[in-house]
This record gives sequence, C-alpha cells and structure tokens, in this order.
Amino acid sequence: MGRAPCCDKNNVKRGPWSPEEDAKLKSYIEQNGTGGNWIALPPKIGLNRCGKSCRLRWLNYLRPNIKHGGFSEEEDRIICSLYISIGSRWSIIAAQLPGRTDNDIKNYWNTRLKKKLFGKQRQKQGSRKGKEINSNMVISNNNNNNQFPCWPEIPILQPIPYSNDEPRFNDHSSIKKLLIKLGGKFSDEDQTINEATNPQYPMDNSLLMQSIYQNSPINLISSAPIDNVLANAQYNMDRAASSFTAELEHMILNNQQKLDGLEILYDQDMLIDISASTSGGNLDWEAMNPFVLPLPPIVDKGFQQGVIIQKSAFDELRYPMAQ
DNA sequence: AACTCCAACAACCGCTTCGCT
DNA sequence: TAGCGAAGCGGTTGTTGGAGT
Repeated sequence: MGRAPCCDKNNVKRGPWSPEEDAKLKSYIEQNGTGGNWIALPPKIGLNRCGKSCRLRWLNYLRPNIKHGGFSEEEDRIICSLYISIGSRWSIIAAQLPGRTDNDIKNYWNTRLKKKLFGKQRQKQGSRKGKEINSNMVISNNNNNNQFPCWPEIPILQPIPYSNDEPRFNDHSSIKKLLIKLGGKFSDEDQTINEATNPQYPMDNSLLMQSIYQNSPINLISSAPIDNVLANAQYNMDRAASSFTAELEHMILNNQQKLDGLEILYDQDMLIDISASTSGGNLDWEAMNPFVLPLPPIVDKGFQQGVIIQKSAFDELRYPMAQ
C-alpha cells in the first residue's frame, strides 16, 4: 500500500504559474509567512495548487533576492569545486551562493556548465582512444586554458555494458568493490558519517567490510559532518586543480594489482570518445567522484574567497523570509 | 515562412529525513 | 519508541523560445 499523496492531483492546478498566482502567494507569505505548513497554505490563499508546488514556487522563484541566470566565473568556479568535493548536493552548493537556488544551480550544471567543461575537454581530447590506462584513463592536467581554472581534467567513463554477472560501475557494490581494492576505509563510524555526507552511495556495514577497511592505508571517502564537509570542500577547492587527476592516476597505477577482477571498470572500453556524448549523455565520472578524492585532513583553515559558511547560516541564506 | 532541433528553465515526482504525537 | 505526516532534496520530465535549415 502506497503512501497517500500530499494532495489530490486531479483537483489541483499543475504546470506554469500565472502572474496572478505568483502575486497571491508572494503577498500572502510576505505578510503572514508560510505558517509552517505548506500544505495548508493554498486553501488559505485561495490557490488551487499543491502545497509542495507552492513551496517550490516560493523557494525557487518568488522569495526575495533570488538571482536568475548570469552566473559569474566565480560562481562557476565555486560550483565546480564543490561538485568535485561533495557531488550533486545542490542544496549545500546553493548555500554557498547567496541568491541562488539548488534548482537553479542544478539546472545550470546540467544544461551548461557540464557541457561547457566536457565540451572543452573534447576539444583537447579529440578522438584520442587507446589502451594504456596511464595514458588514457587520466587526461593531462597541464591546462593553460583559464576558462575554468578550478576544474581538473576529468576522466571520462563510459557507461559500462553489463550482464547479470558482470560488475556495473554504476551500482553501489561495484563502486564499493573498487574502493576496497583501492584501499578505501569504511569503518562503521565512517559509514555513518559518509552516509550523511553522500547518501547516494551508502555502504553496507558488514563486519567483513569493516575488517577489510580498517587496515587500509588510505581513507578515500570524505567522511565528516557538514561543517567538515564544507571545510573539506574548500580544501579540495584549493587543491583540485592540481591534484585531482594526478591522485587518481597515482591511485590507479599504484593499485593495479588490487584491481584484479575489476578490469571492466578501467580498461579501454571504459574510455569514450566524448564526441559520442555531446548532449548530456551519461557522464559517469560523477559516480566515481566520491572516491577519487582523497580524504583531506580535517582542516581548520576555514573558507577563503568570501564563501565562508557556518552551518547556522544555511537557513538564513536559504530561507531569508522564514518566520 | 515553416519546420526542426536544442538549450534553458520551470515544475513535477518520489524518496529520504525530520519532527511531532 | 513507533508511526505518521510534512518538509527537504535530487533526479527527471515538460514546456518554451530561439537558432538553424
């Protein structure tokens, strides 16, 4: 038995908002706040909309100080860097960019930034395709193009064709397997924190896993509560440009014996001629992102460049009008 | 001018998390 | 402490408008 829907979808208006609806919602919230209950809001205002829809409209479009479009180079840089560090956690990324919404950033990333970056890579990479992991898995980091000074060249991974008995790069167990092979560490504690940090890749916490991980030389997964995540993000931001591929390359080259049985994850078929994916195809480096970044030390340096964020400031940034 | 393609963005969907009872 | 409902969040889809042919 499924969960009851939050509203009767047949009896609420859907689709684009009209200026009248916007005005109603905006003026009501400005005067009365949300009342802490979005679902109760539409009837109060006389809007035939789902509460969820009202909430989204307010957060993404109507609330004050929202900026749309026109992302600056600095914003690009921050988005890239944070994406490298923490993945697609748009709400956290948005918290670093006052006036930007998670939806906006997500859209910007998916429609422009990603293509811009990978498009650039295509230009550099051309139709190169080969068999040596150390010449193809990692793309040169020597980049004189300053368009995205923060962005390391990304290894492009092809969606892995799979059968039922083959590992898949996109499934959690395969990722986990690769991590283990590379020496990742996930104690129960690590796992708990990691899940908070990157719930997209939850790890199971079997004792076997634990025993494997505990003696591992490196801890590959960023594991820290949010403040540390952000601090780590800055750490990675600082070093990403120079170290991302170098470290991945180092990791791969120095752990090849550990990768036995995982050839599917890194052999030549894994590499694609990016010309095959010009319009937002599967760019599965994302799946790899969480573990190609080494765990930085818990840094105490704080953020630079005016993007210092305290956890307590999150809500102020995101919900400046909240009661 | 008509059509097609595609980029950009708004909105929806469904899962997870959180807080209250 | 379990159960429930609302909010939060990220992925996905739908819509629209502009560029290209």
